[in-house]
Amino acid sequence: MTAVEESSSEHTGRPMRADARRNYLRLVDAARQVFADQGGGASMEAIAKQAGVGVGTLYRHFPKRIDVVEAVYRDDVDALVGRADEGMEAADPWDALEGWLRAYVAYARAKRTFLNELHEAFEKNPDLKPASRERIGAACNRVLVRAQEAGAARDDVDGEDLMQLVSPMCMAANLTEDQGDRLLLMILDGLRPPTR
Amino acid sequence: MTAVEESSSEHTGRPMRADARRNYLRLVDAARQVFADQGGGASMEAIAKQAGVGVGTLYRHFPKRIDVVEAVYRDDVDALVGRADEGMEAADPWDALEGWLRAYVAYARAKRTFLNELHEAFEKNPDLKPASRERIGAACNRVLVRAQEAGAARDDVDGEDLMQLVSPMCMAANLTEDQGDRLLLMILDGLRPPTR
DNA sequence: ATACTATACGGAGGCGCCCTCCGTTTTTCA
DNA sequence: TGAAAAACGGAGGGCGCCTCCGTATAGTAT
Repeated sequence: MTAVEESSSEHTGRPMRADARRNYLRLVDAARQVFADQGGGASMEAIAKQAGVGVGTLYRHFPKRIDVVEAVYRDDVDALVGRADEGMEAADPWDALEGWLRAYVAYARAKRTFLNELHEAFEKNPDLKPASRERIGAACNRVLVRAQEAGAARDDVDGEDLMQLVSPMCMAANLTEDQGDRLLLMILDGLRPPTR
Repeated sequence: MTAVEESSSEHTGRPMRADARRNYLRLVDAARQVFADQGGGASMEAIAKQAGVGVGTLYRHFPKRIDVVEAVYRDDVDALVGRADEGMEAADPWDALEGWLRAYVAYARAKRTFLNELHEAFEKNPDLKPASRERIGAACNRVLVRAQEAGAARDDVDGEDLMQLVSPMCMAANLTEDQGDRLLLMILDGLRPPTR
């Protein structure tokens, strides 16, 4: 259940008007794009412009700058968790696992472009970080267990282990894009069942 | 050798003029004070005012806001390391150790008031953090070894161990002042040589 | 002691950014 | 279809970073 899917106003419980809902979605996408292009310091004006709305509209949906950051982050986490669930219906469990881990690396890379701002959001809302970590860990576990049950992945690691390995790798300050990709390939090879 | 003690202009190598030197020191102290009072988001104007100088003077010494943050941090680290060296001449090795650890806790508390800004400084200047950690670790070790040689401290831990214990404790987001003090007392008791 | 120069000071003001306010527009519903 | 409710847009207030340049002062040569 994501923030928008509720589609209800803060206090009334009434559904959002269609234009408001459309603009909300546009704004979150615009913000993600602008943060990726210009970094976490991008201006509110730039985000509104990218979304094709006025700043007033932006501030109607997100009263403070930090609220935009939080919304983008929540949406990223939702997408990542959602991707795991899609993967559960995919034909090949191993491909699903590989695909999800690639998605995780992309997610982590995007996060790094506005890490400072995110840090503030975590400070303001202490539950946000652990709750997200928990959801992501569980998603990872679902995909991994399915691959393990199909005999496609070694079964002496669990989702927590895997996140413990991949997450810090992605966060390292000096990780290049190529390096991340190569390390992921190595991790994937290590994840296959040992041939003996 | 601290930044000011060189007392020389960036390129000329000539010594700083007396008023410039005086204002530099005032500005660093003022910035530390203002960050402590108002948090890391304090304005440049507030810092200049606290130092009793114009903003122009502030910017002459520190071209960018981040340079002020870095200067305060460097000064804090210098003071902390300097305190260790003073402790080496103190009468009682245990008191020196205890005093230094208290100074470390105070240093860490001060750091937390402008952690976000400091994080940026570390990003901009990747050597700063490891170099400082190294200096502080070495200082800790000097004080600790002296206490150990005097038989005042248990000798199955080293300076690195101690920092590894105290540093994360201080950084924890929800540490209260009292809690920090109580935990330090406990650590100090644990540091005494085991009675057997 | 004095005059001269290099250096430093101060603060008004430019610019950009966050956010508010309110007149205008759009959606919703009877 | 018409009126009320909801949302939109963007000008502008206020603040914060930083620049610029006229003024003041420390250092130096005579």
